[in-house]
Amino acid sequence: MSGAPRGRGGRPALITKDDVVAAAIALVDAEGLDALTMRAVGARLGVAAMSLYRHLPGRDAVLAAVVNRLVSEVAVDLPADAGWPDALRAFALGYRAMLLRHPHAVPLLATQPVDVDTGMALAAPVLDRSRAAGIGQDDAVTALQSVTVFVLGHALAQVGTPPGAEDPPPAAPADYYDRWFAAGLNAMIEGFTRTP
Amino acid sequence: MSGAPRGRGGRPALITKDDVVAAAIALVDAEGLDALTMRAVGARLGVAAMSLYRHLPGRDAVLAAVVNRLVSEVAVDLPADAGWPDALRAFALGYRAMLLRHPHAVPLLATQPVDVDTGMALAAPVLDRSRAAGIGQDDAVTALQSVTVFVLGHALAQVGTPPGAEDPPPAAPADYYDRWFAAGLNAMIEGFTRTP
DNA sequence: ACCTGAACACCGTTCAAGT
DNA sequence: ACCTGAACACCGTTCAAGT
Repeated sequence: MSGAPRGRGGRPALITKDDVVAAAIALVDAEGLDALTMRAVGARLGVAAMSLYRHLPGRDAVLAAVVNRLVSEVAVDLPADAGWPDALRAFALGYRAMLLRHPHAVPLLATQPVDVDTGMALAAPVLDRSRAAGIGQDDAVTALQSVTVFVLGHALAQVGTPPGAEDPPPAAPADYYDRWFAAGLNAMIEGFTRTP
Repeated sequence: MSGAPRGRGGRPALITKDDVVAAAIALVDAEGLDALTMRAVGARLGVAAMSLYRHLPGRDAVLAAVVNRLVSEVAVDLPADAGWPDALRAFALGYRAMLLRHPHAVPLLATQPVDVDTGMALAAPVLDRSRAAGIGQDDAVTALQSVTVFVLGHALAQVGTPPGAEDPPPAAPADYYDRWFAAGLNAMIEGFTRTP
């Protein structure tokens, strides 16, 4: 929130919590999850590793902050006239776009819980569309969470195999994952929104 | 495969690769993923950590072997008269049962690739049912993979929040995750198998 | 062949000390 | 208040040496 030192008097701060989170994300994007060490984050900020502990209680807190920062970066393109199925789809696309922008962070996002507030802020506009469509709130939440875990699981599969392998199956087309994603998402949305 | 020492002559082996994998799984189940260190696995087998390197090239190889061992443990209850939707469902239930039997290993299974052979052995009987139903093989694989990533993503969400938190929402019923899982799986299977 | 202790280059984190 | 170097208790892994 505040970029400037907060305490009255005392030595002015060289870094803020936001600086630490930003450096951590840059490090993960550039060099992968294993490169995210306290020493490396400190070095990137021109500061000793121990200084970070003045702003965050430890490495776990850095990971949690990274996850919440990335989730709040998700942009859901929700046209005013979007119905409930369209809202689910827009949410899935926005979430997936963020994940593919930060491939090395996907295992982290799959593993670390998201703050309730951050999750709510993201879900609320989507759930609004379900209310307009007369869907029960519990059913809407179930559908949205199901779509979320599908998106996460799919992204894990896509970014999973490290680049150092000869794994890309001989004839896998470039849009293999895009087509698979579209098929799975369509099936799930149809299943949730079609009235039987 | 072989439980006895293989080389001719030389000192008889105290442990085998299978012993290492079994000890690693027992350790993860009992104490969590962080407890899976080379030193701890060695200790559990009454052997120095360095001995493990005679049987597996390193820690990464242990993790890969754990994943493949757990996946081959999946039991799919596939009645002879099961149709394609039933086969998808049986696969999902069997996979999920394995994941919930090893909650601490779920992040590993979500993150490490599965050997092609292990995956094929598990998928083949299920895909046979799609052929009998006249489904194109590509579509069948897409559906099966989509179900798989949903199952994995859902399990991650279920086992994700560590036990040390006050996170369980006040009124979450005991079967919250079971109901959510059933709803998501039903939607996906319906979407994939209903002829439009 | 297989196992081992000592050693190396890392971690996260604590602590007492500096400004 | 904030930052720091030294130190501690861990890691995975290499190596030379034992049997």
